Order: sequence, then structure tokens, then C-alpha cells
Amino acid sequence: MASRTGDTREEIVRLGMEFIQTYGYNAFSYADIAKKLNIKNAAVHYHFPGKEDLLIEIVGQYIQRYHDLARALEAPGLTSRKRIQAFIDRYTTLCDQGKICLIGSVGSDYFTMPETVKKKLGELVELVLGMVEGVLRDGKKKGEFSFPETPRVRALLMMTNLAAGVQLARITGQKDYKAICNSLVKQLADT
Amino acid sequence: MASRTGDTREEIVRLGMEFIQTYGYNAFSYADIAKKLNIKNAAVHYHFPGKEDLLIEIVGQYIQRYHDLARALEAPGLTSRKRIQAFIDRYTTLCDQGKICLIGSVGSDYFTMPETVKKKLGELVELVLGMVEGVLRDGKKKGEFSFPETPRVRALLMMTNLAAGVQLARITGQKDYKAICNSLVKQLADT
DNA sequence: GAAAAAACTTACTACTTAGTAAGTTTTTGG
DNA sequence: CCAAAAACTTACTAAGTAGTAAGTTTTTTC
Repeated sequence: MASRTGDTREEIVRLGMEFIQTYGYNAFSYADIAKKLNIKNAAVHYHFPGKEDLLIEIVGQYIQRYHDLARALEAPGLTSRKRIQAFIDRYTTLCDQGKICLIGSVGSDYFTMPETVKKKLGELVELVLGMVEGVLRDGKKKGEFSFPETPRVRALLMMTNLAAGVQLARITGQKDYKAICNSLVKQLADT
Repeated sequence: MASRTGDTREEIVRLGMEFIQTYGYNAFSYADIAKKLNIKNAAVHYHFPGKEDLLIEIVGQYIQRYHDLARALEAPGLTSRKRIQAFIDRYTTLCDQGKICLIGSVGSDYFTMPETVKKKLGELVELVLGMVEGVLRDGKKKGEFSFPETPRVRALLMMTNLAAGVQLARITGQKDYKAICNSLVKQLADT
């Protein structure tokens, strides 16, 4: 009865991620997923016995996406500016969809998360921070960027600006988010 | 049977705020509050018929606290640096308690919130941003601060750094949060 | 095309959720 | 000290939650 195209399993993960980034982890149920996919509750449990299993898979796929992005950014011929813009664009896409960063979403419910998920979230954060840090360090070395902080701290600042920026955009609208993005780019400018 | 000291009503609000900032809005129940106060479920409903009513009161009191802070910062004899530090200190206190900013917490579950709460959240954000913006503008005028952005954008940047900073601290520890704080202060330095 | 494995549905459990109606205790004010 | 208002408790509902066991359909594989 479900959509014949593709994998039900993948659809569950896709929807789960969408729900987490839209409503939060503790605000969606297996029933919500089942309803949207026109399958029964138990079918979701067949693929992911517990909500914890689903969450682990979601975070895992999110990590995979960032690995892919990190890989893509290693391509030669890209300026550091374009590399950092690709990172910012990820958040802008989220913002346009009314979603928020997975890290920010799960960060709010962090203490309700199982230990296995907490560990994977640590992995995810280090991956993202490391990626941005690398781009910033490289850009600074090449004289494309100029900033007073260490690349690590600059990465922290950018990431927190973007993560909270998309959350804030829900409340105050996108104008403030855009202002943040513009400022972030300017701050890196080689003056 | 409940604590004889003070108001049950106030205790409910206090606990509700604590739960929201620790576990998230959709991760605590009236039963959790009742249990901690040694009262029955229905007693909580007596003071706040619905969860929405409680949430409105919580956000209202949070707004009041920021009004009080804004008032306190108007006292003469305070340097702009001390004023902005008082703002940062609020977040540091949260961070030390493992809590996160109410705005950040509710931002994750934003689309599950009733309209009345969304409106009050807009109020809260404008209040906080306006307060920080005022301090920054004043400090710049007096030559205490030096930054290239408008005070509004600088306020946005600081607030998002702090809000996401305390969330991140749950995952990566307080070291990164401290680095953010240090950097924020330095960025305002009159070089 | 039959056996076997995968992907489901049906039908259920045990628990938690917000919320309410009616009665009881406690506090307060005249 | 007594009436009335406030602050509860008891006992319940209706709906939603994650999760499971057993049976059915669909798909794959040989």
C-alpha cells in the first residue's frame, strides 16, 4: 500500500529527520510517520524497533551528509570563500524550509537522549567544527581570510551564529538571519 | 502536604521553567511537576488549567526578569563593558547549571507552540535584542566599544553565539563555550 | 514455481498524557 | 468562631505513546 517507489526504510528516516528539524524529537511519534507513509505503526517498528534506533540512524545519515560535503569541498579550484559559502548555504536552505539544525534541535532535548545518541552527536559536532576550521585555516594561510581568532574559535563563532540564527528566524523572521549571514562573510574579508 | 514556605503556584512556574530549560517543553509533564512538589496532578491543573497557560506564565516571568535586568543596567556608574558582561554572565550561569536559554529551548519546538506563546516569544526576543543593542550603541558612542557592524547586528551576533554556545556546551563541554565568551569580549575591544 | 526470506497488517498491551468533575481540607476575613 | 473562598485530593476519562506477538502478503532466490 505504501509508495511503491524506493525504500520504505529510507522514507522513514527522511521523515523522521524532517520531523526532528521541524517539531523537535519529543514532539513526533511513530504514528505520525506511519500516517504520512500510509503504512501501519508496526511497520515502522519493523524497520526500527525503538525510537532510539531510528534516531541513531538519522544522526548517522546526517553525519554521512557532512562527510560528503567535506569531501566535495576538497575539490581543487574552489576558493576558500566558496567553500565557506557552501557551509553557510546549508543553513540558509534549512532556514528557507522553516527547519533548524539537527544539532540545535537535539541540543534542546539533549538530556532526554540515550547515551548512544549523545556519543554520535559528539562525533557530528566535531566533524562539522573540524571541517569549518580546516577551511578557515586554509583560507587564512592563503591570504583569502583575515580574522583575529584561531580557526577553531572562528569556526565555533560561525557555527553558533548560524545554528541559533535559523532558530531565531522562526521567531523574528528571516531578515535577522540574512543580516547574520552577511556579517559572517564580511568578518572574514581580507581588508 | 506541599512545602509550607511560599506559593505553590510560584513553585510550579519555577519548576516548569527549569524543566523547559533542561529537558525541553515537550519532554516534561504535569505529573513530573506534581511529583517533585509532592502534590497531585490536579493541583497543578488548579493553578494552570492547561499546559499553554503555564507556558505563557513562564515566558511572562522570563520577560519580567529581562525587564529587571534592563532596569538594573540603567544604573549610572556602570561601564558599558560591565553592562555587557552582566548579559554574558546570565548565559554563563545557565551553562554552569546545564540549562539552555529559554529562547533556544522553545525555538526547537516552536511550531508545536500555541499562537499566544509565539507572540510572547517575539516580545521576549525583541526585549533582549533591544537591550543588548542599546548597551552596544551607548558603548560605541562613548568610545568604549569598537565594532564594524551596526549595534543591532552586533547584538544579533552576540545573542546567537551565546544561545547556541550553551547548547553546544552540553555536547562538547564548557571549554568551547568559554572560548566563545572570551572572543565576544575581545571583539568589542577598543583597539 | 515452490521455498524462504522480507515486508508488512491486525490486534493487542501497558503506560503516560492532558484534562475534568466532585468532594474535602485549609486558610482567611469579618 | 464561623462562613466563604482558596487550595487542594480522589477518582476518573479519552486519547496518545512506545512496543510486541502472531498471522498475512509480497518479493526474492534457487
